[in-house]
Amino acid sequence: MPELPEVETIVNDLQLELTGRRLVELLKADKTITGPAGAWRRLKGEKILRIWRRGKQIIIDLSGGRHIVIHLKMTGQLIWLPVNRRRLIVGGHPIIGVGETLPNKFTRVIWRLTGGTLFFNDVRKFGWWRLLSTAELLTSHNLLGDEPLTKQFSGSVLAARLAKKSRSAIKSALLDQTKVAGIGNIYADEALFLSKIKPTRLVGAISQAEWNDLAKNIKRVLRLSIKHRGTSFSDYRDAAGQVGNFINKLQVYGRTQAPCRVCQAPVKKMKLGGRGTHWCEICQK
DNA sequence: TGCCCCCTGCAG
DNA sequence: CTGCAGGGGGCA
Repeated sequence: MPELPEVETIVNDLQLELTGRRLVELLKADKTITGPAGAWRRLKGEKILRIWRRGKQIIIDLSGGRHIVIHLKMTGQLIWLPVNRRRLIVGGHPIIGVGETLPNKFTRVIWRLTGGTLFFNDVRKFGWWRLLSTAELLTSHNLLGDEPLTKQFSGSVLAARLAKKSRSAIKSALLDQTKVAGIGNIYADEALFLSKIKPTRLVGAISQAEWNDLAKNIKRVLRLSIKHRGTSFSDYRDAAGQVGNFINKLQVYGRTQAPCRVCQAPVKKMKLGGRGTHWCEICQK
């Protein structure tokens, strides 16, 4: 589900909506919440200082000094419902389901805050919430790779990061969160298409010019998707429950057999490292 | 590095 | 009914 652009969209919205609010009561929690439930309940009264992102993880900084870390995995949704709004309808458009209210049968965690309620829905239950100290947060984040939207991220940085994976397929290497954090199955396929590189190409067979191009296209596709509020293939919704609009802009992902937007040849699909992989065999070499 | 698995729903 | 799904941990 959510990759960097989708997580970024949620985080940007929540940063505006939730900063300064206080945790009032943990109304529902299941195994999604790791560690002792008592520790979570005792967070009541703490203030939300900031909401940000590292890779695909969402971090909520609390006034007590600890951090709620959330991973949406494949089907997680983090939705904020202000107290004055009861249904997920914005601008007349129903979102998750037609005129649906929250909680629904997939709601795993509910936090009542000042001014509204934060819901975590997750069909497949892969997502998790962790409560970490600052030291623990730093340790876990040190295991993650570079942030692709930083100024420092470049072709040479990318090449250096992936140097030890010279015998891996480039697509699989891009999905390794310990090298670059935030790229998932959609944007790996999209960035490789834009760079005219076949997903199965070995890392060791990529030229410096191609690394530069690839780094540039990774940034380009992630930024463009953020601008369109992410890709809603099935479950992804933003913090207001709305779909993202980038799906129409996808070049290859989910377009199996559809004409390549550049050369009209049918988009191909294969399995690579267990993941569905889309590419154009004419454009990508 | 590559499979299996976590879990549920839905398309074919 | 089988296979597949924006992720990624654990195991050989």
